[in-house]
Amino acid sequence: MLSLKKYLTEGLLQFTILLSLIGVRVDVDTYLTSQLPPLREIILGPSSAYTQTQFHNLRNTLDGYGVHPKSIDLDNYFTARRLLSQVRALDRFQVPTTEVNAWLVHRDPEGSVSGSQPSSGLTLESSSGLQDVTGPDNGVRESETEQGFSEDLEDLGAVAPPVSGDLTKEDIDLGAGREIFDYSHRQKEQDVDKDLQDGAEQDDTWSGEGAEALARNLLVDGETGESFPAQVPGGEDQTALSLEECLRLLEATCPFGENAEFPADISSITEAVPSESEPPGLQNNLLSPLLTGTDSPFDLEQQWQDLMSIMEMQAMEVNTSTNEILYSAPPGDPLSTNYSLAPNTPINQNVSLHQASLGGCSQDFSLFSPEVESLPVASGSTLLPLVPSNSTSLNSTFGSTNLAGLFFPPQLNGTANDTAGPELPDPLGGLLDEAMLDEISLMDLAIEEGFNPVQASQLEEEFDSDSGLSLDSSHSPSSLSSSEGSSSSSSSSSSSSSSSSSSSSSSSSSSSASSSFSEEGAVGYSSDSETLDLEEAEGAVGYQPEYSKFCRMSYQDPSQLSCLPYLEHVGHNHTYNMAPSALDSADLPPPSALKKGSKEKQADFLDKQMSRDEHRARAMKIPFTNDKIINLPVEEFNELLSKYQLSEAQLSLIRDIRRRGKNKMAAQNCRKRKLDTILNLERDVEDLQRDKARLLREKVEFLRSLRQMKQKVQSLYQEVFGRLRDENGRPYSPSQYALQYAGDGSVLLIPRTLADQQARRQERKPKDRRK
DNA sequence: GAGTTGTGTCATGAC
DNA sequence: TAGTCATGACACAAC
Repeated sequence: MLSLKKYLTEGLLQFTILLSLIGVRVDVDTYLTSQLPPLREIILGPSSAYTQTQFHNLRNTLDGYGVHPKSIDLDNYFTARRLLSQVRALDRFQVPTTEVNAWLVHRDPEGSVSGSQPSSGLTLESSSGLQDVTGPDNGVRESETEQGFSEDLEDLGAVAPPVSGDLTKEDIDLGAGREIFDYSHRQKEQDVDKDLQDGAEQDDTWSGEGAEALARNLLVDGETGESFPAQVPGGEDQTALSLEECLRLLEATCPFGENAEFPADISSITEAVPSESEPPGLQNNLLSPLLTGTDSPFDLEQQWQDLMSIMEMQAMEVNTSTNEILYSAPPGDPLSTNYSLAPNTPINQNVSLHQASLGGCSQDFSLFSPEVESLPVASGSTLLPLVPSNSTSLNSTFGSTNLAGLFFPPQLNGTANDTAGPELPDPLGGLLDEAMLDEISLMDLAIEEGFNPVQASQLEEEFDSDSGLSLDSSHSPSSLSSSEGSSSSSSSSSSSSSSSSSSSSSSSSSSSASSSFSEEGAVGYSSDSETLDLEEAEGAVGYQPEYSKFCRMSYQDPSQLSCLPYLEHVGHNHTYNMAPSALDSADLPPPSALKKGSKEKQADFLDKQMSRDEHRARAMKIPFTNDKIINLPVEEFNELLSKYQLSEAQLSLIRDIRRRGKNKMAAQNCRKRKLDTILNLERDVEDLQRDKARLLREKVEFLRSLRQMKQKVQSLYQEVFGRLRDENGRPYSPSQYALQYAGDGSVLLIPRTLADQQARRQERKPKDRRK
């Protein structure tokens, strides 16, 4: 007894650790709670005995978390539990977050976890059916017949193919219980399941109606319906888990697709079952794009390792390069969210502590497309469909897929007495290759094109920086207009965007200019800090494009510059990268110098700063300022012209000044817009590159999860197939038989030759579609 | 002295 | 149709 306890406890722990390592959630509580009195008794001591369990007894206990108190087959039990757990994990498309999961195994006081388990377990009773197919001459099984197959079976009262009904001679005893094929029986069990699911106490699993139904099952011959005293004809296989049992486990524990409709057709699932006689190429065809075909595990593993290495490199790059930036960024920084990596933290070091609770199979989404093409079974084939009464089956999740091809790497496939089959091309190989290429390209992009989170963040900082180009307009139109408006209003070179404002500003500036300057060519500003008291003699020219240019481009505070006409000598502003303070100190001459200057010097200075048009206007004795000429509205401008008797030359010059002035401002605006466009495009490119990197990471994670699922499915196939027994209790040879997953959700054991034919047929379909 | 950059100007088309 | 705006192209000056 002590050794048994040790066996159980150690086994549980190892099993739990193993499952946790492969990402399967498991609740050890279920082994210890009252759901499982026998085990508890075993562990705790009293009344159980370790006797070899008859298979059909065990079968009905697995799903209900029950083992008969006096017939506990621990191996089968744990095997079934493992299958159950793995299957439950299958319907979760887990995107591995590369976490280190620490499982806290504890006893759930409320049994909340186990509350979901009896339901799933009990659904086993109504889940699957089995049909024997051995010969190639049993006709085509159509979807209609498949759908009504359970009824047919019920009518027949025995296992028989829906069409031929003559399989009794060739039936393969898979250990399938008759209840599998008995629709009404399954209905009853389903009712029991529903009752139990609706909140029935789990402890009553074995004592309630369901238990009675199960007991009835045990007394009926699986194939003929003949009653027998709970003794399986093939009694030597008592320790073996039947195909039916496994498939019921599969179906019952994977509620995905409960509402799913089965595709009408069957797709072979047998391709990848190792076949000694088949050439490698023949087995690849029926595999779905997702799960078909398996590379040699080494190749796949190698690809995966390569891919992961690339990802790690990328992660390292991100980590190392973004330490300073990403984590100095304020919360909400898009970069921080995009590259949510802790400094110096590898991607896969998130540690989470999970409660070891076994959730139900309610899962997130189904991996596989439900639309699967029908694959009519070749005429004459005899099938052994395992027809579930409900639609919850692997098929709803995996589609019509060649389970063998998907599940079995040739090396892994297998029962002991079969050699490995040919290697199959891994459908993931292409994806992996593509992902790898994408990753590589991403790396290249990061290296060559500066696609780098660091640079991106730096660029964003540049965008936000005041030290760069005069990008006041690069962020928002509001900022643009505000800065521009301030500069233009202060500079009397108003923006062309608002004629009214420009008109007012020009009039005010011109008035100030006319009041402040006495000499021609004076700029249109008034400054209290200066002693300029120039009288406007012949009509000062108030247009100061240079000044407006400077104010716009220097990105300085307009309030500081609006009264500094002497800065107009800065014809080109090449100080974009200089801080405003530097600009102030560098460009502003000492005020004392101005005060020292005489009026003449100042006049010369201002004269030098006049534009060509201003000189021309002064030479032509134009009686009003260029500012007015340029910025007045057409009506006011014409009105102004009418007030003066102007020669044709003067009028022509005025019109040219106006045209050039407007064009000049238009050119400035145009350039500014162009620059803004370029900057915005650059920012968009950065955003897109970040999105691309994120999507690539997600893709890799999905592929990783897919691979894990594939491995689990492979192992499940191996488990199921390896436990199939014929009427003599001998295992089936993978070289002769294969499991095929039908479109209606049933699982068939078919001859390999037939599976190969279907594989070829299905291989042609995608090609035809492409054509 | 050549290249770069900012600016002004012209020509042109669109509205 | 004239006025205005946008923009490409060119010239020029400053760096």
